[in-house]
Amino acid sequence: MPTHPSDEERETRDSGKAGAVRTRRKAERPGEILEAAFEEFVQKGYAATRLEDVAARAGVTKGTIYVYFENKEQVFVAMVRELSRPVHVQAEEFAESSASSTAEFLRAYLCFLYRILATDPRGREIFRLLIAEANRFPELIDEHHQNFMGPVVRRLRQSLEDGAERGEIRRSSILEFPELLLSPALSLNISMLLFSDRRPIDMERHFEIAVDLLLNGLLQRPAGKADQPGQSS
Amino acid sequence: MPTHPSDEERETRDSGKAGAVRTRRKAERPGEILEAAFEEFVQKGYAATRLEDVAARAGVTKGTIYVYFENKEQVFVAMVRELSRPVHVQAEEFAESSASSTAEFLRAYLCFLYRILATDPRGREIFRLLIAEANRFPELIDEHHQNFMGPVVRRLRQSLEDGAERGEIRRSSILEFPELLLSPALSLNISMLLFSDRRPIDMERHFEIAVDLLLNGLLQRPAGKADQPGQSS
DNA sequence: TAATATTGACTAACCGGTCAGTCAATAATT
DNA sequence: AATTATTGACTGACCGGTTAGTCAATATTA
Repeated sequence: MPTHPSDEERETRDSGKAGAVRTRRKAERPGEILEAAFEEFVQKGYAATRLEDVAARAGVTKGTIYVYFENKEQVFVAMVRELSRPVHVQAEEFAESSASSTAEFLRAYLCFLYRILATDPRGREIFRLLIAEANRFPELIDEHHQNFMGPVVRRLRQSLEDGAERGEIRRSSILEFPELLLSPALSLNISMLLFSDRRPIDMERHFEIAVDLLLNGLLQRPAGKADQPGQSS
Repeated sequence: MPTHPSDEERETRDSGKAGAVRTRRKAERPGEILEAAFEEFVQKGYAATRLEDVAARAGVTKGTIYVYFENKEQVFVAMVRELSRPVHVQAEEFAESSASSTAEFLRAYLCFLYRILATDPRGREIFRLLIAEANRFPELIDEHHQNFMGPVVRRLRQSLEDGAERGEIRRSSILEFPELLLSPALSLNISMLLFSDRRPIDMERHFEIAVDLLLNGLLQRPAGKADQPGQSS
């Protein structure tokens, strides 16, 4: 054996999963390749990305990519799917752990979505790629809608309806476009995408102000209960 | 010098440009090329666009493009500038014709911006290109901000301040992010970019509802000064 | 040794950019 | 007016470099 196994491989052997190093590599390669693909696609865009660079970043050569993926398009599609999954499960998880009053839930939910849409750099960049390549990969867009946007909007609508039922929220036609509640986060996202880091934005503050704007447009203000946007954490 | 003005020459000299086909072509070529470039870039994205296709669409050959433009990058930059200009002048024009109360002005201004950002397909697509290529053409982004976004935001802020002064609008910290007022339009824009035509949206209605959401968050309720957001920064 | 993962050289096509040359329109000359 | 010279917009063949995708050879492990 002229060459020595890399540290990773040796390490793996110790952890003694039923399979062998080989199968472990085989199992992990796709993920590594997709991770590398993400970074390259983000940096250069779909068309300008060289699969050879992706391979190099993943520590393999171009041929290996074609062992696991059909072609460049499929690498891209698989990458988007792979990196969207965590977002989807996060959203799912959040859905479980919901409770409390409508206003409170809305605030928490919007905060959560802010983090996903605007704060998390990965979410941001995936979003950029989706916008840029929407015409070339419509199926990805539809998936995204089905797995993320759809449920989120449904949840928002439900929440608004509940709130109206309970009298916490004024009845308004916003039920027709609940996604309007996401627009501040989206707007922030776009800003970040445009001015990568040239114009620093206080995202915390942005969120507070957006919530203030939204809630004071939503909450019925009979009197007493003041709806302050103040830091509740 | 015994120059003898022929009829053609006289005509040319008089009307300035009606004469020579040659010079006429020269004057119009760049615009034609940029128009063709716009369509190709929109369809395929920057990297995937072939200058040969641009040329063909403009009815010339590739060489001609290099008579008028330095390289592919400059074609792109010039195209964005060319197609952004009308938007900038429109915005300028609107700025002139402002009057009436704050609430009224805000509504009209937002409607105007809605049209530019979301309704007009060209503005939409330019926006997509900017988002997609923001990292590769930062100077374009800065121009866009300087020529459009900056003035718009300034105008919005001014308008909000005026409104607050007059008591039409509640004082709130939205003055820190007046661009939040644009977020519904932006959100609509993104939706259109993603689902090209697959999910038809009633833009008129969207606008009405967004304005309702925004204004009812902005306008002071006559019922009595319920609350201030108390954010003293 | 058998089975499989990986390599990297190779192909074929593609494309940005160049440039010597063409030709119609104009100007100068007779 | 007729002839010749000049201009310059436009062409299109070409070059050099690049890259998606292939596959026979090699390395690795069981």
